[in-house]
Amino acid sequence: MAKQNTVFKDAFNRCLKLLAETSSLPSEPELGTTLGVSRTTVRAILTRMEELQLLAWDKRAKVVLRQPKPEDYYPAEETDSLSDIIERSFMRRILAGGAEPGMQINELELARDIGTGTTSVREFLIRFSRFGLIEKRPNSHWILKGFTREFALELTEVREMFELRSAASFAALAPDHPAWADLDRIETLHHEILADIDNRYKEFSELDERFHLLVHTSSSNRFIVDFYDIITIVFHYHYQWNKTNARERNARALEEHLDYIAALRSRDPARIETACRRHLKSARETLLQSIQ
Amino acid sequence: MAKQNTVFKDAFNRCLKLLAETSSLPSEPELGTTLGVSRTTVRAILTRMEELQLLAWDKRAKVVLRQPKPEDYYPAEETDSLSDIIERSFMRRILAGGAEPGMQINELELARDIGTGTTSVREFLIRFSRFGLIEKRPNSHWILKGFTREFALELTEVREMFELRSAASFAALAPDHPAWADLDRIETLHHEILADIDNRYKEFSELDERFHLLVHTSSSNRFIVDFYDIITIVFHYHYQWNKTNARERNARALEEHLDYIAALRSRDPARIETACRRHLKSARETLLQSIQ
DNA sequence: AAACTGTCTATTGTGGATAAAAGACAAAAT
DNA sequence: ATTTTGTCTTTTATCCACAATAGACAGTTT
Repeated sequence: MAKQNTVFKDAFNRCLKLLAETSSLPSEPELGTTLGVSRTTVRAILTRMEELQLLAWDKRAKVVLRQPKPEDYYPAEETDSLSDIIERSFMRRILAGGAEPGMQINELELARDIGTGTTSVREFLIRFSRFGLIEKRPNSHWILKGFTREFALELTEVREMFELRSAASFAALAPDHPAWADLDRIETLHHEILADIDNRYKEFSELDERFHLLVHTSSSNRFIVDFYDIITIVFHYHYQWNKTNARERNARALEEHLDYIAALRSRDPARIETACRRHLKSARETLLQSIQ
Repeated sequence: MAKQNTVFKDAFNRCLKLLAETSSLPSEPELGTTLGVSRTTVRAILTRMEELQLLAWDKRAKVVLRQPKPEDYYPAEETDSLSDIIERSFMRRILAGGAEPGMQINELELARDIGTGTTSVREFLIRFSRFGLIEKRPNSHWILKGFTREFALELTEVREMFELRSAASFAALAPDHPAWADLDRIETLHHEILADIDNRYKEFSELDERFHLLVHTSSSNRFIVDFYDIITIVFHYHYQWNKTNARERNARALEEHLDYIAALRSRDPARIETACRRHLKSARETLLQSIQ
């Protein structure tokens, strides 16, 4: 098959949710904007909804006939984009299956394993190579450099440089800059999670990403912001396989964040630097502990 | 055609030069190591040399029959790898052809223009995207973000952070570290070029890259070293299209380098920082001047 | 007049095919 | 006992084909 229609399936599922809330759907261009897809895909969705007797569709009239049932949705496995599937599969392989540094990575084998074509695997590897975990030998295989202690140290060294600089520039943002409002919302969430930490500590990972990305974004430097992708992916998979003391670690990090946020609000450079350094230091330690 | 045999042609040309200097060629594995290709390619080269009556080849005996003539070589255009061709072609397009920021980049059109398949163009764009000059809209085109003033400022901001840090760590290298010997050689070249600046100022660009890469490498941080690729490509193409006052600019930069090198030797952090900052500042100004 | 729909075209994403290049292994030579 | 060669298999680099998706334009509706 040439291309999976995952964009269609995912948008269809999201459109079902919209449909559940109204008696008629808006115009095709409007739906396209809402769902983030082209009109071609919108029309495919409407056609499918008609087939399923969910909708009576005639030109502008899009009347909802019945509520969607669970079986109307496409299964979640079919809505993942191929690159996500390859990423997950690859990460599992290199993290789970004893990823010896120096190991060779074989495009063909990986493709067979995942059940996909080589082109997609190749493109994934090229994209992934910017994370510094693999390296290409031209006309030959890729080398896994491994998720080693050195990797973590190099990563955190740059992270710390970038985040200190970003935090400093955050303090210089105009008082009416929208980032301050974002910061408020993020702070509120911190308090909410801390208040019910036993049940909600798992929400930390996502909040952590959101907070640090906000800080990095204030640097207005694409290289700094882009670098945060590496942090994100590393921590994302790191949280998935290192769950020891997650509750305690997350509670502590939340407290550190609150201190860091207060420092940002104070706009006092010295205080910001202290709070930022303290938090980054403990983040680094957490990461390092999970490695050896 | 599935794959151009540029590896073979390029290695063949290089092997002709080796052949010109001896009466017999070494073993296949040894040749492979020297030329940086596999035995398969070495054997293809030897076969071709036999056809051209350059060599009498029987197992271990590889007797040179005659000196290579100019027409024995493959033309230079045929030895460039496809990715180099695409890179040059792309850079010419976006630098020469009024590269408006926000312009769309079309894979198919680019491929037709260069006379190649879409896959190779796509892979090039993915690799190139890490330089922050283009950005992908999934399921749609690429956007050219343009070689703008902002780009240059963001690039130099990170460069300065990285280079200051690398320079500081350079001073901490053990006295017997090979980098010091490299530094000696680089310094000597500086003096040689300065002594004959009117004729040799064009050699600066390459020497500049070599010097800064050496400094960056001492950081032992893959992210810092990899980032230098961006600097390299930007300055490489920048030097090609901005040649005003090249002699003066290069002479000044060479002097600054010498000062910077002396500072590194002194191992005095304050002096290093001063020299490094001064040079980076003038490099930034040169780059910015070429933009608007 | 502005927004929407019908229809058509162009481009992207992905699998498959194939030549080039790498590389494995046993037999042969030093 | 290495190193080299002969032979064969595997993998990479690249083109091509085709479905999915985006997008353009004219005609239609409000």
